[in-house]
Amino acid sequence: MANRRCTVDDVAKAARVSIMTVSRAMNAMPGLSSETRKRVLEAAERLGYRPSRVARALASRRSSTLGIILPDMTNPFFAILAKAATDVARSSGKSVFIMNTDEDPALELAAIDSLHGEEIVGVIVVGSRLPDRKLLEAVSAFESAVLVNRDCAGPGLGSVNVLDRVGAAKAIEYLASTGRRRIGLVAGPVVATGARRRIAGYRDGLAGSGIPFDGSRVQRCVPTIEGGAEATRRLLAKARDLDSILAYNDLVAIGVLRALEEAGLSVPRDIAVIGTDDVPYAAMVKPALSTVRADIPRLGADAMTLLLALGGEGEVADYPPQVPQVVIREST
Amino acid sequence: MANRRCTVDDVAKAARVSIMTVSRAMNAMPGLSSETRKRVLEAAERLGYRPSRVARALASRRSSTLGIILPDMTNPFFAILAKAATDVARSSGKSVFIMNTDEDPALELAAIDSLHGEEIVGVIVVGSRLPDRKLLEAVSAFESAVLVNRDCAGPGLGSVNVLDRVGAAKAIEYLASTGRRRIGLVAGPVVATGARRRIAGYRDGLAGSGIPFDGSRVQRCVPTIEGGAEATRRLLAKARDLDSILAYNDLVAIGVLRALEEAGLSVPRDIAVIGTDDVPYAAMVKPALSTVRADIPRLGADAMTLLLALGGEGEVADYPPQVPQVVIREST
DNA sequence: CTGTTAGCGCCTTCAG
DNA sequence: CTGAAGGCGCTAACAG
Repeated sequence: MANRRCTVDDVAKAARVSIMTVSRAMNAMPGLSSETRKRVLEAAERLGYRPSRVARALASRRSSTLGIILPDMTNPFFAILAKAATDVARSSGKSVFIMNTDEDPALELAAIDSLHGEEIVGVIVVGSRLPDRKLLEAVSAFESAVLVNRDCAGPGLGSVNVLDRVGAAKAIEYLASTGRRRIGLVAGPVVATGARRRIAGYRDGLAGSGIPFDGSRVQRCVPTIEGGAEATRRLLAKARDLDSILAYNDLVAIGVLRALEEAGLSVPRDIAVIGTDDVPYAAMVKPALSTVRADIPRLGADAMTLLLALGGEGEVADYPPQVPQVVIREST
Repeated sequence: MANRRCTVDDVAKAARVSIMTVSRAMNAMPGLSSETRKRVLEAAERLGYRPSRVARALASRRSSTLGIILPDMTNPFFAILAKAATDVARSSGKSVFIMNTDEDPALELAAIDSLHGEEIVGVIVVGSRLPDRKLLEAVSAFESAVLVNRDCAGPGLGSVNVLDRVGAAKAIEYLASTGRRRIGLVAGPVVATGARRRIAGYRDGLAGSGIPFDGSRVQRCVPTIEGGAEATRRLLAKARDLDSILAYNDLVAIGVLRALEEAGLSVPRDIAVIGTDDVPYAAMVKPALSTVRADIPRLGADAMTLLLALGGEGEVADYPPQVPQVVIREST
């Protein structure tokens, strides 16, 4: 259905200038009489000229496309983050590839790899499931990169974080303050930094409340609703006496709620539940989920702003990690 | 942080062949002794060569990247659809740009436009908010395109649909069968084809149940949780006697639920509510949402398969529109 | 079976 | 202020 696209040459001919002049006009470069510039722009407009980003990227060796790699765009946390990030990118005239890894390290590596072929200048990796060495190696081929929620640094490598450890500790301390002592943790996938942080925060909170740590109260899980439900069933089997549960994220917490209901347990009477992130649905389930809130859009916007800055667009500022806040609703 | 990338020339030198041979080997083209092919592939592997998709796109005048344009990736319906579509694309070695339009026709046009510059071959437009003429014009510049949930056709233009009108009619008839007669509709954004289809289905259902149509029971809305809540408040103000509501989608339905709760109305006792789509959260809210289910992943996969087929990869099959099914839960 | 010659559409470098 | 040459990394079309 398409017909031949219009190129610089066409515009140059129409405006009776050289292609160089067209290029300069299109890129708003200095050194052009405003008269010629206007003539060129008009010709371009008239012909419906759209510069080929592909050719531009090849010739200038710097594309204007970026990448975001995330475990699962179907998870509202990642969707909201990615949207905020792409909004920032768009206002800088960049396009972005969003790639899902399905929580699979091999796919993650493949995704990063495939981005190399795109002549991409920068990439944001959210919640990487790769071991440090592999991640750093994969990411080092880009001009710039930003890691979200991942503790590892490198040259030209930015990072943006939520203090999940602090958040988890706060949640545990809150639970303890309401008299809960037998607190379980549905921890998420242990390959995720976020899971390790929450486990650490869980122990911090326990210690701070004078409650001994008991490994049988911790259960890893796939970070989905179903994963949360399943982990809860298993947790209930090995630790029957729990009076509360902290969940890896809100999706998992919803799964916890479901499993508890199936088991005939009442929330929060029998067991209190607290999630993490505060996605929009957290407030809508019954009982409304107490949770540890992070500012997800800001996280995404910060990540992209940093990436752009590392790529030379704007000042490289410091983005202090977010301190999550406990939000109390009905589930605790 | 990046160092110079390895090109065909490097591989050619290392394998002691011409760059053409490298190209042929990398693209698995016929006409190469398996011996040279092996040698080239090994050299490429050893050097960590990754072909530049950009250069390839420019030289061959057909990129391997596609686009998906959707109103809001933060809406689970679109997120799930896009994920399914990108999964299909990935298994064909394509990358995809996902662009949000924020429900804004102007942004939608800009998004489609910006895709032109990417030398993109095909695009999927989901739930376009553009008038037919503009949409067709914008989309006609691509080699192939697929419209999801949009009634308009053109040469080389595919489409994949859910029979929203039938779904809405089914919902109304179900409601009527349970004795509800004063049925409201929170209709969504009227610029969306989906909204018009649901209004038509609403009237069909009313007619089929012998209930007269009453315009004051229909309220348009922004298709978000908040939009649904707000529309419901307005609807309640002008039609106080409603005994049930059909919502544009599940997000809107959740908003309806919230507004009803605020108004002190009990669901389903005072008012029954039924959503549309059956996103994962529909079953998790309280009361669990009855809804009109569509197979969202299939919709996305079909759209991408069709797009690929239109682009010459595989047979162009027919994707019959989906007939949605009413799922009864607690809200009716 | 393999190599050579031309570009793809644009930007960079250097001349005018 | 403007233009002419050259090349980005790859593939198409021919040769050999």
